[in-house]
Amino acid sequence: MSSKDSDDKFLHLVKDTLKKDKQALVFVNTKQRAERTAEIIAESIKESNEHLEEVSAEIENVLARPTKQCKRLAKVVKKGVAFHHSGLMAKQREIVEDEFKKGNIKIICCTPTLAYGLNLPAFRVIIRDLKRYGYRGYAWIPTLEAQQMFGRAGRPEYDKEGEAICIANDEREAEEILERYINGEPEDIYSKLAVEPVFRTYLLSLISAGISRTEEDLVNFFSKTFWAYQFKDIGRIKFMIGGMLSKLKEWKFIEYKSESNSFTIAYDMDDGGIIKPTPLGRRVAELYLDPLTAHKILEGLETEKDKTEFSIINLCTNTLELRPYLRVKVREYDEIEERLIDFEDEILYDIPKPYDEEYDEFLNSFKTSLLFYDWINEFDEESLLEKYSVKPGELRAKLKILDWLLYSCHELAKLNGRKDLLNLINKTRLRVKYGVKEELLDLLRLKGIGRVKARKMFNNNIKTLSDVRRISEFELRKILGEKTAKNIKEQVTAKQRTKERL
DNA sequence: GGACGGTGAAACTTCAGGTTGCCTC
DNA sequence: GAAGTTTCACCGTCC
Repeated sequence: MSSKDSDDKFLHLVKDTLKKDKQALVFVNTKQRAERTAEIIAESIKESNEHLEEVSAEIENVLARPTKQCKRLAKVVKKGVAFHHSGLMAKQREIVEDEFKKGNIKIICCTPTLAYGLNLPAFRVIIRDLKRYGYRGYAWIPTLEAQQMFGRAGRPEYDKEGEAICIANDEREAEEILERYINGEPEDIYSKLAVEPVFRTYLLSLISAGISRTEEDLVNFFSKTFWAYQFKDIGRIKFMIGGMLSKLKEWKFIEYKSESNSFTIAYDMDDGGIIKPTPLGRRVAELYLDPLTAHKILEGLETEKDKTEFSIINLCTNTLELRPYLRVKVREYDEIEERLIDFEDEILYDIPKPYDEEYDEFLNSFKTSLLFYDWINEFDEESLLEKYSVKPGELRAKLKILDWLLYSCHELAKLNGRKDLLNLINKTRLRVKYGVKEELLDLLRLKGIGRVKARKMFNNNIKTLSDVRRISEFELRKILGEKTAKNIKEQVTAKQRTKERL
């Protein structure tokens, strides 16, 4: 079958679903393809309706300035078709899901996002791509995942049955699919506890919550987990616990109270007895931070170097929590390295050498910091997305994680006696939250004012809240439109009144 | 002769996703 | 593996 043929057959399948007045989920292997496929389907549909037009408008205007992606989604939604992947804004995802549940959107083209978690059943599930690029190259997706997708077919409350359809490109592929996904067994599930960062975090939180007070307690606890059941080798688990404890101690997150204890420490013979969290360690556990991340942040803050907003952002970005980083593309390599020269002095940890194995990953994290840095310097969102080839939803997701890390950074600095840095960290956090230069922070205290409107006001010489108080609502309307002008005028007078009362 | 622009084929790149953590400045 | 993007040779046109 040629690809044109398979396109036609696929489109026929979709049309057939619509003719039956049913809904379908279409699974594909990339975000780009989800968008393209949705467009192809939408182009073949003529009719729209008033409700869909409204939904489309709502989707388009989720951001102050609609991005290309917003417009693309809004356009297909008019035809009752949508795409769905991690790059969408949360609000848009929510709308698409709701409208699908209500039956207004008939077809969703999506990446595997929709196979998990969310309960969005459809009469028909069409799996267009069963191969995907991953760490093993272009390969078959796991059986477990395909079956997860099949499971979306059939809505208990509406249909007696559901259909899951896989698309094969030829006879041989069809056989392979049958073998692999229909007759095949799903893969075994492995415990995630064995992964170092998870293990570290758990260990510290057990100690911090007072659940485990000795190394023996810890061994007992871990030996009852699914991990131990699978792993079987208790001796090795003991060894791993011992090793990790000495790291946590070295990082000053735990301490040993030397009391008599018959239990022998498997790893660190010098210490025995009760394990207690330090105040710092307890806070790390409360913040749900990976102890290694916390340690790296603390170490960075203690360096002699002068610290800037970039330093703080970069320090928080170079952590596990913000992975996966943006990837430095082949073409960008030189440019990113050049920018590294400009920022070298603001980086608070050792930069790997170009021949080091970690160098590429370091550059990726550096590029990710640059995205954040451009964001707080008010780069226009659309060009930022273009420049870093990142989608609006991904940018928001990353910013949210960075916000949490900056808060954590603030807490760690406070506990570690670095009051001198708190101002800088706080300011950085605010700038990241709103994506603005420092000069706009005052205006952003107003509700309904984001980076775009605040910049507009500032450029019109309204720079502070007292400027807002002074200017007439009439003048303000010219800049911000009627609704916003009225709204913020009310806010400043209300603020004034509470002040007077005090 | 040389600058410029259009064209298309070849070469090169890129490619899913992820729960909650905190506090409200 | 497939789709999108960039590069580059080639050709025609105009000054």
